[in-house]
Amino acid sequence: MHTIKEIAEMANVSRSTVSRALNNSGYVSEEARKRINQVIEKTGYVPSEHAKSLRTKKTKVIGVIVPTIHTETSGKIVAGIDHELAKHGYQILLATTNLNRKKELEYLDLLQVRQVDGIILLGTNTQQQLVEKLNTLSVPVVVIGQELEGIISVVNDDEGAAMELTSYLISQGHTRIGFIGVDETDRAVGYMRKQGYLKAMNHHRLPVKSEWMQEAVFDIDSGHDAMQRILQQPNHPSAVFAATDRLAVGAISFLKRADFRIPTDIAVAGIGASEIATYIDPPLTTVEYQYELAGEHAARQILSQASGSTEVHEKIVLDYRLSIRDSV
Amino acid sequence: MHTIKEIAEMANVSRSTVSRALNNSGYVSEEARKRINQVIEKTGYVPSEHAKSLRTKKTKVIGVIVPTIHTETSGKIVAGIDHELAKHGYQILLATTNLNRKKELEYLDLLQVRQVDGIILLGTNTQQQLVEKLNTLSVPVVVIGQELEGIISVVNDDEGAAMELTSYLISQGHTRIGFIGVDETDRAVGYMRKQGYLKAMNHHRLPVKSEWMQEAVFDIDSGHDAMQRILQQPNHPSAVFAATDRLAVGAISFLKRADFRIPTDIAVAGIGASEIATYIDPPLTTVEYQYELAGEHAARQILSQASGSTEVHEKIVLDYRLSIRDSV
DNA sequence: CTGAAAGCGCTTACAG
DNA sequence: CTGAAAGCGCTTACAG
Repeated sequence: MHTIKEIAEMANVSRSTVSRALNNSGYVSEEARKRINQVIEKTGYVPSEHAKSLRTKKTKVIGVIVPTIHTETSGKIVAGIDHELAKHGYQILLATTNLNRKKELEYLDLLQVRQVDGIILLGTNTQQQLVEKLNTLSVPVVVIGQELEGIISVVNDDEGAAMELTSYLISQGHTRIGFIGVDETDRAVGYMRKQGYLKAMNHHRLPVKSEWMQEAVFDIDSGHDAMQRILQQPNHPSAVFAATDRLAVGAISFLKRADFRIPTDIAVAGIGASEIATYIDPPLTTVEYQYELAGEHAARQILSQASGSTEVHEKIVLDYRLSIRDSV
Repeated sequence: MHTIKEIAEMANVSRSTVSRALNNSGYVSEEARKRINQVIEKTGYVPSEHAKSLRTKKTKVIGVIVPTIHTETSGKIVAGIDHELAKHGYQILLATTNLNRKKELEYLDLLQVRQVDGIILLGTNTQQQLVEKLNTLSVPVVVIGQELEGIISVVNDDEGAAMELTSYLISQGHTRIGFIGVDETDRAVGYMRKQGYLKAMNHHRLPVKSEWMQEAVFDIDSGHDAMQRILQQPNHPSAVFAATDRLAVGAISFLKRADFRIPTDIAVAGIGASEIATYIDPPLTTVEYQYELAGEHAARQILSQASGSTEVHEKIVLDYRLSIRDSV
């Protein structure tokens, strides 16, 4: 690894001149520039990012905090972020919380210490402590998936999507509709989607039975078990709306095991348009969210904040699209 | 953001002493330590990682280069890496090549410039230029998925897995077996898996017809199209081995669309044990690879190299397990 | 157009 | 046990 000092000596100029040539700032004579470029070419010199960061306070790195990295949703969002950042020469420093809220806070500190130029958080909750911390951060922050007070966010219209999907089930003649949801501290997925379901049911004056509503966690097995609990009730719904595709996949797998026909005996719908939902039998009726786009939007917001632009949206709400397949 | 100088002044000691207290290196009197800790507590001071890195040449960051981030395989591997690194306070700096080989080389430089303590590359090819570059790198490198000369690697036994799977198809009475593979410049997936297939066929003295072997790219649609091409032949195989699960999923989707029964009319098998393979109808017979473990191993190798340990394995070959389901 | 000098925020021999 | 000083590799006014 060469340093700017060595390059300067080899090119017979000062470090200042090399620096100016490197950054195209200030004047550098053609001759000097030529010699410098030759030396750089020959040595393969690249300036140290750390030294640069120390001086300029810029790192061209964006911290990204996700609950998990191996799920389809996170994967798509991170891909979207990366795609947009790469265009501008930025990179991602990754932090995975494994859904541990304490880690979420810790990583926020750690990323700040590493002087990232911005932080994108894939939000899983709206705990007060998080909101406060986020608001005190000195680097730009964008949250994806949750609306947090005072924080720039990119969100899905969870309530709208859930309402529309539930209304679709109703339009197909279902009146007894069950619900598999998640913990409401995840406001977007847990609370808003449930609200959408409840609103649609109320709007159509349909009964909502608490036995038909089960809470699960974010995995396929949990959807399986929730479906089982719903069917243990004496009379069961003719359709079930699961808050996520993975939950719906679990529900379907239980139904098939228990020899229910889908959708004849029980219809199932989810949200997320995961790949697995496309290939499961029967293909799942779901709502398509634009995760990659969410990541791109978030990256753009961070970038414009980092460059001091005022063109920042307080909140971006993404479009969704009902994807009707054979499970309903 | 406070600096060490400010902390030193507030605690009435020198920067040196603060630094020693921070790093538990050298002597610091109890009194001094107490005052320093109080100040740190009060101010929430955290030392700048950049300044530190500039001095120590350590960053506690590992660069990870992947072809894509949103696929299940990459996701699991990165999760495994992250899991192991997090234990030791390291973080991942992510670089996605989108299968662009030029970017692979560029990112290698970029990560080195960013002074990462090590680089993990999820290998997709064995081009000479890459091997050479890797060998000249001054930071520790581990490659996952491909065996490269002179480079520490964590690999699957691709040939063995393919042989075993093909032999299983044969044991089920199949003699006309087709193959859907990928470009052989991906030596592990393209070449080794094909070799395993060919060896098993030869070993059982079964004919291999070139019309039954199709090349695809890494996605579901491509598997779909390859299956279609295979069936355009006058007489077709009774089983098809696809080099990856996603290819197999595509093949199945074509077969279903064309009203073939699986496995009665045609059996299908893949490699990878992807989640989608579990839930597709019929569930796919496949080979289970341990992607998360691969990531963990790679991280451990990088960490021990970075800490100058000599306990480094030149090559780790992971175990696999045949996962027999209903598609054969 | 160019270079000397200061400074970014740390750590680490070294001298005391 | 402690502090002054040098140095890591850059950039950026400033003076010429």
